[in-house]
Amino acid sequence: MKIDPKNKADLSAQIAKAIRDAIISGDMIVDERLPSESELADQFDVSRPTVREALKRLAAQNLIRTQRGATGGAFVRRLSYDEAYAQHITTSTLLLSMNAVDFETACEARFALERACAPLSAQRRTPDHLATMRAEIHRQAQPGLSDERFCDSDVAFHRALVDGAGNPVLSYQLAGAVEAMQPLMNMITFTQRNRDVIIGLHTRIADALEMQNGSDADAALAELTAYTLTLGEEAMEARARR
Amino acid sequence: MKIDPKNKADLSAQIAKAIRDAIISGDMIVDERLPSESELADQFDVSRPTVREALKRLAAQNLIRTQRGATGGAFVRRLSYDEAYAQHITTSTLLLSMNAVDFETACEARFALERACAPLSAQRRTPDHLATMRAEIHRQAQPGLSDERFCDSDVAFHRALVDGAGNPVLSYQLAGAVEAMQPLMNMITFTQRNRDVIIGLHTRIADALEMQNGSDADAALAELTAYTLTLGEEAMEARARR
DNA sequence: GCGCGTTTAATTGTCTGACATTTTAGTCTC
DNA sequence: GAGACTAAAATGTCAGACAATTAAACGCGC
Repeated sequence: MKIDPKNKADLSAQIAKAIRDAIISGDMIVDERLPSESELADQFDVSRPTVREALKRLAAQNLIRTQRGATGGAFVRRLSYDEAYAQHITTSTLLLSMNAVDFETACEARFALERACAPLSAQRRTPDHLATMRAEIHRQAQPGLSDERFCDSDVAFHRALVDGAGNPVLSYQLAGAVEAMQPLMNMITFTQRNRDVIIGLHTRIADALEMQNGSDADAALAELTAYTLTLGEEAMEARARR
Repeated sequence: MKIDPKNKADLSAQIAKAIRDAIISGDMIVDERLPSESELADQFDVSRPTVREALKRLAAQNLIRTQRGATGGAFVRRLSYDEAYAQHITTSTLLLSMNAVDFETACEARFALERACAPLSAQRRTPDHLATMRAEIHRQAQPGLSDERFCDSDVAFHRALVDGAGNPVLSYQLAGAVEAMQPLMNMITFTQRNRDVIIGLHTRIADALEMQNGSDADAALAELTAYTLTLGEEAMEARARR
């Protein structure tokens, strides 16, 4: 765990990188205690505030946790599933919104991945998943529902579909694709006619999963893909005209 | 952008959260300059080092960049595709390694997602992608190749497959699933017989993509999934016996 | 010897003040 | 008017100090 003493720029970044590498490479195991801030300051030959800034960088990435008191210090942290999930969504959302990925690309990716889950979900979905999907379909049919709430419910429906596959890694990876699309979906105005079509397809998907019919679920998802793409195009055109 | 003055704990974390929310919600746009550290310190009524720690947290997440000098300061940063890609791989790898996801789950997720790319890749793969795949197949057949290098080549082959779909969002999401599996794959000892089978399937996949035959590529991927699962099981058993 | 309260030491969290470094903008001179 | 110089503003770093927190060590009575 060394740093380049000649390069005076970004000392705290260098220190953070050195420690991060030690953690990622497995040199430091979960719950292992890092040296105290003063010790690190001595090791790297910098001041304590500089070490602190480095540690904050690692804390921001959920790589370490700190604890005050006599037996306190910085500890290598086990990255929890929920944190990784949240982090993935944040990163994906920022990537899509800041890099202006076009709707078509994001939509294609999302549905391609979802269709990968459909056969597994048809096999393994529990009654819980089906109940969630039915509940969300019901919510989507409520009159006077705002576009934003409709999108929320749409995401919840699809999350249930994905979770139905019973594979947390799949759910984790999909979260980025599904949730990150929400800002893009929110630009669409859903007419009652649009909603009816979507709700119809959602119902077909839920029915197919209940019957454990993977290929029918896949077909309905394919239709939903095409329909969502059409809606997206219209919204983009309307936006361009404005 | 306010913080709770009563809660004295984790001031820097609170400040970081306040600023992060402002960025994510879109209140601050790309390249917008944040107030200077002294100004932020006044605003939040804390000292400059505390503000600095908060800014370091944001810098660690690639949300801001800082620039020294008269017109310097902290600026909202455009998250680049490459950074998001790298970040996603890091998070996914840590999640898989630290949470001891079993091989079967990770493998299933990886190949399910890859199969989602196959039809698109069959349509759109360029000669470049095909050339990369052929080159990696050739590399995999080289005698005396270490297991680790074989895995590297395997990942490169599959990355070419995924990239062939021509959808950066898809490539981004898949990266987490494919690359993060590498540590798990590295626990497998590939005999010559194993390699021959895998190379055969890779060749079938490359052939299918070259012929733009998506369903054949899918079928080969399905076989590869099953075969990899078998190898993984054997490796896990060998590991357990040891 | 044992249980309980107290002290004490170690560690992080924060503050104050200072200086170094970097970059730009303005100013002054020729 | 062009170029060199200077000043200012901002981040980067440092030193030292104190507060807050926590757990272990200690001492005391029983």
